[in-house]
Amino acid sequence: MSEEIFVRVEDNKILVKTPYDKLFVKKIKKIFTDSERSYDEDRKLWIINYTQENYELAQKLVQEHFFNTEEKLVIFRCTGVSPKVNGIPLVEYARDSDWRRRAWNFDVITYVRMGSHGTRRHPQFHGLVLAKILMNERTEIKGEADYKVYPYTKSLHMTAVELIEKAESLDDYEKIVEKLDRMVQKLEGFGVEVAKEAVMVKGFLVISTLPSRALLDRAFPKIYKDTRIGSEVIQIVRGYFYNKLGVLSKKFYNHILQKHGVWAGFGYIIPAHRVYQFIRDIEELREEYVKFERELREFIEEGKIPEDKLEKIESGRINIDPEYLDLVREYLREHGVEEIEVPNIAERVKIRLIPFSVDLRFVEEYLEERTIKSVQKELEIVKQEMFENLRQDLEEKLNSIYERLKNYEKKKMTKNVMRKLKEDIDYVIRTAEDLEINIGRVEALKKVAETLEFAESDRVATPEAEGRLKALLGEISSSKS
DNA sequence: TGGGTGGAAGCACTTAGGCG
DNA sequence: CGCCTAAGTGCTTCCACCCA
Repeated sequence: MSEEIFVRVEDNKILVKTPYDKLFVKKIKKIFTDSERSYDEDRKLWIINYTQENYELAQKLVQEHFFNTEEKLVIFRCTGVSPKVNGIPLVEYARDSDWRRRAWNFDVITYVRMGSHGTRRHPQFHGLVLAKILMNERTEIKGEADYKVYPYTKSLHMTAVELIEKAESLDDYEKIVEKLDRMVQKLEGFGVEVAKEAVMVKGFLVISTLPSRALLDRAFPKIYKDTRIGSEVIQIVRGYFYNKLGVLSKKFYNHILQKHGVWAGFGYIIPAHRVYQFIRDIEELREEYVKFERELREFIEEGKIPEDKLEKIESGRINIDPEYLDLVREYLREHGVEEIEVPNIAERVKIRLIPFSVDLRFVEEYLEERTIKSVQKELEIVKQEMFENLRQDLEEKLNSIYERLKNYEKKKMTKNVMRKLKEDIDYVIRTAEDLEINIGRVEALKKVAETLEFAESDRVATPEAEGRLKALLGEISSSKS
C-alpha cells in the first residue's frame, strides 16, 4: 500500500506525485483550472503553475487526502453494485467474472458473490466484501451497500474471513456484524491485541478417502402416476456386510487418526515421531479391508459365509442374510440388472502422508516481489488458525490425561492403564516438541511422567511418589486455562 | 470398551441441460 | 461461454442402541 508521494517545487513549477486516486484527481481538477495544471504522462505526476497560494493549496490537499490514515477493517453488504472507495470499486465484475481491485488505500481481503449476477449488459454485484482500508475523515465510501468499519486487527480479520466464507445469504451480514461487534468490545476491554507467536509446524498431513457404505447402495427412479417423485435406494447387502464399511472407516477416523494425529483445522497432522506407528495401524486396516472385500465377493458370487463368522451369526451377534440377497437379486432382475457387481473396495482405501511444513523461505524463493507480501499475509492467517487448532487439540488431550491422573490419585489405576497413561503423556510432550507448539503444563507433565516411572519400578506407588504426584497435580490444575 | 446394527444429515464433486 | 440448477454418487460424521 505504500507508494511515492510528494509535493515539491522545481523550475518554478509545483510537482505533485501521488498514487492513483480517482477522488483526488477530481479534487485537483476542481481546484486548479485547466490552464494552471497539466499531467506528465511519463513521470506520472501533476505539474501546477507555481504561486505560493497554489503551493499551499496543493500541500494541504495531499496532506488531507493521503495522510493521517488508519487501518480499518470494513465489511460491506452489497446489493447490486460493488462499493467504491474514493471512486474506485473494490471489486470489478462482469456477469460471468469478478476480480478484486487494489489501490493505495485498500486491499480486498475476501468477498463472496451471491444471488443474481445480472445480465451481460447490466451485471450486478450482490454479496459480502471484506477489505482492509486506510481511512481518514476524507475517505469517501459509496455504492449501494451497508457497511461497517472496525479497527483493523488480525483476530477480527481472521474471524471475519471465516464468517464470510460460511455465509449463505446476504442476511448473514447482520449476524457477522453482531459477532464482530462483540469481539471489538472484548478487544477494547483488553486494550491490546495479543500477538501469537509464529509457528513452524513440521509433520505429515494425512490425505484420505475410504470406501463408504454408499458403494453397496443402488438407486432407482421412483415413479408415481408417471412422474418421477424421487429415488429409492436399496441396499445390496444388509447387516454385517453393509455396516462393516462404516465400522472400518469409523476405526480410521475415530481411533487411528485420533490416536496418532493432531487436528490442524483443515486436516490431521501426524508428528514425525508417530509416523511409524501410524503406518503400522494403517497396514493393519488395509488388511481388514482386503479381507472384507474377499468375503463380500465370496458371499455375493458364491453365497459363501465366512467361517470365522459362523459362531457370531449363531449367537445373533452379527447379521448375514443370504435370503435377503436372493430377494435383492430378484428385485434387481425386475429392474433389468442381471448381475450384481461387487465394487472394488480395498483399492478405494487411499491414505497418504504428505510431508508438511509452513516455510516462508519457499515463498521468497518462488514468488515475485510484489506478491510476496500478500502471500505472507495469507500464510500468516493459515499459520495462526492452524496453530490455534493444534494447540486446542493438544489441550484436549492434556485434559483427558489430567482427568485420568486424578484416578491415579485415588489408586484406582491398573498397571495397564498406567502404561497407557504414560504413553499418552509422552505422546503429547513429543508432539508438542515436533510441531514446535508451546502448551502450558508440559513441564509439569514431564515431571508427572517421571514420577509414574519411579512408582512403577517400585511396583507399588510409594508414599513419596504419591506426594510428588499430588503436588504436581496441583500445579497442573492451577495452571489450567 | 469395542464391535455391530440401522439410520441420517451434510458435504464435495460430477454431469447434463437451461439460459442469456 | 460460463454460470446456474437439479440430480446423482461417494465420503464423512453423527446418533442411539445393543451385546459380550
